[in-house]
Amino acid sequence: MLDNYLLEELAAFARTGTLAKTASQLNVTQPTVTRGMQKLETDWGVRLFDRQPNRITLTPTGQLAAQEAAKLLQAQHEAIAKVQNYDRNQRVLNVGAIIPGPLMLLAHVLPTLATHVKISQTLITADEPTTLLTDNTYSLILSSQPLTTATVASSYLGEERLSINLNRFMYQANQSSITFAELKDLSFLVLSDIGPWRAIIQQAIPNAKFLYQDQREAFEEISKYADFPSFSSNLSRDDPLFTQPAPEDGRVRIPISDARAHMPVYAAYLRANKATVKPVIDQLLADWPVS
Amino acid sequence: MLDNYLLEELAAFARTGTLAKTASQLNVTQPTVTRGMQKLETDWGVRLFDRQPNRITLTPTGQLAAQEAAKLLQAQHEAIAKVQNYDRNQRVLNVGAIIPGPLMLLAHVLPTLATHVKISQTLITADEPTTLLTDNTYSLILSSQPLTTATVASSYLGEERLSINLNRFMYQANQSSITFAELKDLSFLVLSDIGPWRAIIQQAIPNAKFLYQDQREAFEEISKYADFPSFSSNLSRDDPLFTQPAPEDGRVRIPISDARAHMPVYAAYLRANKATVKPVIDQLLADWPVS
DNA sequence: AACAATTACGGAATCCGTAAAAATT
DNA sequence: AATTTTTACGGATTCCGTAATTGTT
Repeated sequence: MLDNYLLEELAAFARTGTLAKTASQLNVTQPTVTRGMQKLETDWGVRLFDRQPNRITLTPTGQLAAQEAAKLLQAQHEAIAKVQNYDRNQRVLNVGAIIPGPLMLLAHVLPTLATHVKISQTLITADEPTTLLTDNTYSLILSSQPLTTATVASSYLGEERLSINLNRFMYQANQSSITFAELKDLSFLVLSDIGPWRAIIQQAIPNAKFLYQDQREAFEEISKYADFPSFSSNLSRDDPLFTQPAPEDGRVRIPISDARAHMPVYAAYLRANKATVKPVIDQLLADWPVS
Repeated sequence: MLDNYLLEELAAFARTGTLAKTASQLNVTQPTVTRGMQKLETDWGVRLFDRQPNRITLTPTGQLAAQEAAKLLQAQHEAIAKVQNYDRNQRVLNVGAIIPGPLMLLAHVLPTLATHVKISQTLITADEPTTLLTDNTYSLILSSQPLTTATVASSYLGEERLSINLNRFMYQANQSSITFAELKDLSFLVLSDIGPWRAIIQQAIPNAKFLYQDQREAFEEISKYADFPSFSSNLSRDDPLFTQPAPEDGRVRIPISDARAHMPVYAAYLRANKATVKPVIDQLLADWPVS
C-alpha cells in the first residue's frame, strides 16, 4: 500500500522540519499532514517519527524513508515526462543538437522530408546528452562526438568546417585559406549559442575580442551595417555569404585551415527509434556539402 | 497526478491483454478497470489505448507507459522493503554469508556481544551480494571475496581452512596433514549448503562420491552411526571434532594442505553502518582461530 | 501568550460494485 | 450465444477542512 500524497508530505516534512510548514508548503492544513504521517507509519508498519507534545522529528528510519520517498517521486515525474515526450515524438520528430551548424542544414533540407520534424531552438548543454534521448526529450541529437551506449547508437554524418567572413579590402582577405593565427587582434561578431565552437575560437585566436549576440536578428542587423568579421561554416544556410561565389556585398568567405576548425558531426538516436530517424539521417547525408 | 492503483491496472493489462482478465487478476470488476484506464489517459494527457467496440489494445505510447508503470511499482516495493529492513536492522543486526564457516564462529562468539545479532539460516547465492546490503536485507555479509563499492566496505577477517574427519583406522588417517588427491575414491557425507566449498571439493578430489544432506539434523544422525568421511574447518564450532585434541570417538581431524582448501574471509557492510557493525567484526577478529 | 501537534466532527470528493447497454466474434 | 467494453446509478469509503484540545516554550 503506497499513497502518493503521503510521499509528498514526508518529503516536504524532511525539508521543512515541522508539520505546520509542511502543510503550508503543500497548501493543506496541519491536521491533514498529521493524519497523513500517522497513516504512512501504519501502512508501512514502521515508526518514522519521534513525537513530543510540541515537536515531531524523524527517526533514522524516517530519514531514510524521506530520502526514498523523494527518489520515488522523482522517478515518477521522470517516467511521466518520458511517456509524454515519447507520445509527442510519435507525431513530430524532435531534434536537438550541441552545435548549431547541423541544425541549419537540417532546417534547409526539411521541406524535402515527409516526416514532421521539429528543430530545437536552444542548444544542448547537458553533461550527458544521452539522457535526453532515453527520456524522449529528443528523438535525434546532432553531436560532435559519437554517443554510444546499450540503447543509443550514432551515425557519422560528415564534417563541419569553419570559415571566416571578412571585408574584401582587409589584407587577410586576399587568400583562399586562412589560419586562426592570422586572425589575431581582430574583433568578431559572434552568436552566443554556438556550443563547443565558442571555446575553440577563444583559445585558438590570439588576442581576439568577441562581441557576443544572443539574438539572431540583432546579429544580422549589426552585421548589415557594421563590418565586423564573423564566422560561418560549410553547413551555414541562412546567411547570404553561403552561396558560392561570394556575393558582391563586400565580403569574402575564407575557409579556416586549422585542424581545430574541422569538427565531425554525428547523429545519435535510440536504437529502438532507428526506423523513425533513418529518413532524416539519410537526407542529411544526401545533402551534406562535399568538402 | 499519479495514482498507484492505476499503475497496477496498466501493468496488469499489459500482461493479460484484456480488461476482463485484468479485472479478475486484480480482484475488481471490469468497469473499475475501464474507468481506471480512462482516468490514466486524462491524467497524463496521453492516448494509451486503441479502442474498438469489442477490443482495446495498447498504443506504442501505452506499451512504454506500461513498462514504466511496472518499473515504478518495482521501485516502490524495493523502497518500502529497504525502509522496513533498515528499521529491523536498527534493533537486530542481520548477518548473512556466502560460506557457512564464519557463521558458525559467529554463533559461537555471539553471547559475548552486547549487540543483538540475528544470523541468517540460509546462505547467499545472489550474483551481487552488495544489493543485499544496500536494500538493508543484511547489515553484515561474510564473504570469501572483498566486496567494495562506493557505499560498501570490506574488512579482512582471516582464513577458513578445510579439514577432513576420518576414521582413525583408515590408512590415510595416520598423518598430520593431507591433500585432496589423497582423498580420492572415497565417499563423503556433506551438507548441501556450503557455498563455494561445494565446487572446490567436487573439482579437487578425484573420483569422489558426495552424499549431500540438506538438513543438519539428518547429517549428524547419519554421521553418528555410519562412518563416512566428512569435512570441517578451523571455524567449525558445533561438531564434536572441533575440540583439540580429537576426542576418543574413533575419528581424527586432519587439515587439508592444498591452497584451494584455504579461503579468505571478509566482512562486508555499508560504510554508513560502520559504527554499528564494528563490535561484531572486532569480536570475530578477536576470536578468530590462530592458524 | 504564542506556537505546534493532535483529536473530533461534518461535508465533499472519489472510488467501487451492480445493473444494463452496445457491439463484435 | 458468449465475450468484451462502456455507461449509468447508488452506496461506501476516504480524504479534507474547520473547530476545539492538549501541551510546550
